[in-house]
Amino acid sequence: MPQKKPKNTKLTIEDIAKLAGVSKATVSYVLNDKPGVSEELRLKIKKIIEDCNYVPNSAARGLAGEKTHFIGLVIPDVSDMFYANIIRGVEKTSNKHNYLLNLYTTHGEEEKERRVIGLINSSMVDGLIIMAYYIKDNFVDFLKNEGIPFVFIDYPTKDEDIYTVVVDNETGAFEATEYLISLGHEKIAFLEGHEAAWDSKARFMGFLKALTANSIEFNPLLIEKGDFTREGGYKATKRLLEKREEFTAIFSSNDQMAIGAVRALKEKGLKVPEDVSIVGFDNIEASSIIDPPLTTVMQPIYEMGKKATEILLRLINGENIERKNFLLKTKLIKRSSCKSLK
Amino acid sequence: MPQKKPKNTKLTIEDIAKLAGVSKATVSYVLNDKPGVSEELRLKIKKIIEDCNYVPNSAARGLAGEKTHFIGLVIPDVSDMFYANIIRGVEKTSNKHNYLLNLYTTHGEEEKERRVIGLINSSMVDGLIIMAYYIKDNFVDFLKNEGIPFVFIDYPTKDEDIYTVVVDNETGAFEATEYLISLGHEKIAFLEGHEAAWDSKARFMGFLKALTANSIEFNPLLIEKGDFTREGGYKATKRLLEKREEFTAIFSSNDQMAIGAVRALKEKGLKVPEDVSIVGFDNIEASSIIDPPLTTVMQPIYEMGKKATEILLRLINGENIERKNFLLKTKLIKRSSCKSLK
DNA sequence: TATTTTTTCTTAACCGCTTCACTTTAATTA
DNA sequence: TAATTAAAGTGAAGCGGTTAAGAAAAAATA
Repeated sequence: MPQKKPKNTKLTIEDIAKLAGVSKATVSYVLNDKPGVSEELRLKIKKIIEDCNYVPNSAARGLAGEKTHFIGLVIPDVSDMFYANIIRGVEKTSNKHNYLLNLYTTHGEEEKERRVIGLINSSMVDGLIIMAYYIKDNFVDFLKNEGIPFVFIDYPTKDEDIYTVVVDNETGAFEATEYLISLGHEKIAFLEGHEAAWDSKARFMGFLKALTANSIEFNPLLIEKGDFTREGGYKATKRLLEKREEFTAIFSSNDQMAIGAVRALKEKGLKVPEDVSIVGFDNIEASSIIDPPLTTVMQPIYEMGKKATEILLRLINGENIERKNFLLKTKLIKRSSCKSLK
Repeated sequence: MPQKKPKNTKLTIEDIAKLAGVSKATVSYVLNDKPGVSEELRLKIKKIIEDCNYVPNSAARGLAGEKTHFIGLVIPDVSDMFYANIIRGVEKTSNKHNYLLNLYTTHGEEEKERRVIGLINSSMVDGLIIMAYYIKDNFVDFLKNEGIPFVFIDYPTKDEDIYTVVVDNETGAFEATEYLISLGHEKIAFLEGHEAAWDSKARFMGFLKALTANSIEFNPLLIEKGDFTREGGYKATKRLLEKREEFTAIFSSNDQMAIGAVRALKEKGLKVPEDVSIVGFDNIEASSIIDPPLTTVMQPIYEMGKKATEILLRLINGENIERKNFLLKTKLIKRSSCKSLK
């Protein structure tokens, strides 16, 4: 037997109105907590809604111009733990506020971008949270014109006019470096991430500032280029070792590369942390599993999703938020990959 | 300056109709590839739609009864890699077919279940993919009555009337056990998962069948209860060791427990795989990172999402699918946690 | 008490699309 | 060529809400 066809058992606002002996409009006002209904009637209608388990049709709401109670989340991918945690933050927060999620992955493809526009055009979402690498100015302009609230995650822009939630990479790197210094390390190597990555640059800046703040001279020979991959970290570390420039610690601009670095060191017979201390960045799951467990900088990923959602929801509700740029703090996770020289 | 208010630059079917000099109805027929429009006109209208970059409003479509081109995915959580991969499978597949995703997480909460019903009632989705632990019969009944197509993932039911995609846990466990046997192991311990978990049971069945198929006697002393957690695997293994019942291999019903088991063995001075071989189940990321890398059974997680979506999409398009129950094959991933006794 | 104001509730238009029933046009048949 | 049938296109209702404007009832004012 095939699945049954629509039975149209669905409750509409009309039904509720009839049950309460009032007009659709009155029910609608109750539904949206708008004035113009006596407290007594309001309560009565609310009870009926509750009893019948009635849920207003979002499509109709969207059409009629009111809130759909859906927010759209645009994200490159879901299989990456990083994004998965963002989703979780967004999802939990929006759910708490009775909002549902429209997930939208771009996989970095240009084509997908245009479809996001379709999503907006579909009056299916009340607002947008966007996290993507390929964001172009004209896309931002489009959004602005569309009049739909939106907030970007991890999109460092100079545009003072848009809401963003960004991790404070620089301070995170600063603190991690200071930690190494506090352990007595002065000859610290730095593994750069992908060239184009702004977060890699921010981390490098933090690293530099910490050296300067502690009057340690910066040694350009101890910088190696990587690409954020495990393999990249491995190769970078091998090149580093071949230079025969002395160092007692490595600050890798992400965990994947740090893991690669550990392997490269082990291969050369060097022990972590006895011979070389290592600090990573990101606190990916693997960082706690490898041997030794990696000291690293945790990004407040979940909090980013949460914060972005909170901002968006306030925006949707017409609140005015003075601050547009939110910098979220990182946290240093101390494990056993660093040794004190003192 | 606050974000600009709606400019209503949005294109409607009306606009397209005017541009083409036809009625809305005609455009609608073109949009939905329905007959009643001459080929010439159809092409002309399609071109205009293309040129204008017009995207029909899903909310209106949903309301008017046609497809919304959204599918709903109901899932317990997103931060778990397992679910994240399901999402990815669903997302990629639905995207390919021009469908967008409505994500819906339940976190195992009863309350959330009711809201799923709201989602359906909102005519926002054309179909539902559901993965949840707490599925109740009345919920299934509700879905059936609602007339909306749906398919369950990993929900082993006797109900012949609903579409499901399930992993063949039993065969997976069977193959893994046969692998150990082929290596010469006969005294194989089994670490059970959570009591209530049907997949744990299926894996145990597969394990048993493999023993029987190879005329190896089943030793009840070598079974230990766990709960699918790392800690649980650790404790179970310690209990196992205390029995002083000889064994040369462990088949753990999931990777987390297997990782715990490795730790317990190491603590007792036993080496993996020299002294004890271990096979896990799930192929979580950590399984490839630990020392030694774990031989394990990979679940086709991504494929489950993909398969479920393909079925759902066909259902949405009114196709009739004879088969209702889809069993997906696992794959044995051989790494270095098993040693041959021969 | 009559009048004005305020509160409460209703009527009806509208959002953008689909679709049934109908009209017009073109193609067939007699 | 006239009558019949099929094809192509249109008009308008309706999906389930919101909301502006108006009507009715209650409260406040004169």
